[in-house]
Amino acid sequence: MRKTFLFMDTVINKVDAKGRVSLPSDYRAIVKETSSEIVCYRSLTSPCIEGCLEDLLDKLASDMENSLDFFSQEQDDLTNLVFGDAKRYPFDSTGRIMLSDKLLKHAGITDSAVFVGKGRKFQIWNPQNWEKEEARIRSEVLKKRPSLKNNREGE
Amino acid sequence: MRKTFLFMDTVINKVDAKGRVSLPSDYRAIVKETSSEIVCYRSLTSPCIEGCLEDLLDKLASDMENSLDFFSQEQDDLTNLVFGDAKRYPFDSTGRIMLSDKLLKHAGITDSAVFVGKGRKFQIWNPQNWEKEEARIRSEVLKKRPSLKNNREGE
DNA sequence: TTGATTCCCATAAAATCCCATGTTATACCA
DNA sequence: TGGTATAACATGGGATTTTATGGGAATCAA
Repeated sequence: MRKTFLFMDTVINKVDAKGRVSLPSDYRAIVKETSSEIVCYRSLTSPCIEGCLEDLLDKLASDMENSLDFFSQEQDDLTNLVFGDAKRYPFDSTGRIMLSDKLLKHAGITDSAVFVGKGRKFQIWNPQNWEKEEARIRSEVLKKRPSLKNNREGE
Repeated sequence: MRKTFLFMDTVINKVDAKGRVSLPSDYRAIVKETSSEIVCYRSLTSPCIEGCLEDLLDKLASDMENSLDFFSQEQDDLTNLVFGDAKRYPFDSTGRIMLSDKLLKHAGITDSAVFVGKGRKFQIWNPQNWEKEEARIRSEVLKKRPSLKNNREGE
C-alpha cells in the first residue's frame, strides 16, 4: 500500500438531482494512482459514510487471517458487517460518484455532503451533522488533554 | 524520514492579493528532496499555522493504526481532528503556496506572514502576534531559569 | 416503455502556470 | 579589500488549466 498518500482536509460538495457528488480532486489524485474507484460503506458508529481504497480492506482481511487473537469476537463481527456492507464506487471522467440511497439515507445526506479526511480513510457527512460532530470531538479532546486547553486561554 | 534536515530560522514574506506566499527557499530545499509540497494545519494550541512534511503525518497514521483498534472511538476522534484539518499545499516553480482562508483566518494573517522554524515542523504567524509570542517565550524561559538571567546581565 | 445510470459537453469560478521585474545575496576579479 | 558581475530569490500580473456543477443524449434493465 502506498504510504505517503493520505486523505486530508474537509471539503463540502453539492449532491445534484441525480445523486451525483464530485469526489474532492485531492482524493481523486490518490485513487488514480491505482484505479478509478473507491470503496464506501456505512459507518458502524456514526451517521456517516466511510470511504477508503480497496487496499485498506484488503489489509484488514489479512490482519484477521494472520493474527486470530488480535481481534476480539466483537471486532470479528464488526468486520463481517463492514465487508457485507462495502461496495465499490467508480467515478466518471468528471470525478463524480453516485452514492446509493442506502448510504445517503444512513448519513442523512440530501443536497450537499462534507468530505472529511481521516488518513487512510475518509468520511462523508451531512453538513449540519458534521458541524455538531466536530464540536463534540474538539471538546472531547480538550477534556482529555487539559494542558492544551490551558495554553489556549487568552486567545 | 530524512533526519538531517531541519526547518530553521525566522523569515517574513508578503502575502499577495491572491493569498500566495513564498515558502522560504531553505524550507523548499528540504522539501524538494522528496516532493514539491508541504502539509499545513491549524495549530491546536496557538493562533498560528503549522507545517511539516507529509512523512510526519504518515508516521502518525501508521502509529495510530498499530496502537489503536481499527474501529475504536479514540482513533476515530483523533484522525478526524488531525487529518480533517490538514491539507497538502504544493508550491509552484517560483516557490509559492496558496494558503486557505481557514488557515489565514486562524492565524490572523492578512498581508504578511512570518515563518518560524521548529525542527521537523515550522509555524506561520501574523508578524505582530509572533512578536508578542516570542517575547512571551523569552520571558517564560528567563522566569524558569534565573541563572540564565544573571549570566546575561550587562549585555 | 419507463426509470435509472452512464457518457458527453458547456460554463463559471478557482487554482495553477508562466513570464517579467526589482531586490537581495553570492561569487568573482582586480 | 572593495567593487562589480552573476545568480538566486521574492513578488506582481496575465494567461492557461483544472475543478465543480448543471443539463442533455445515449445506453441499459426491468
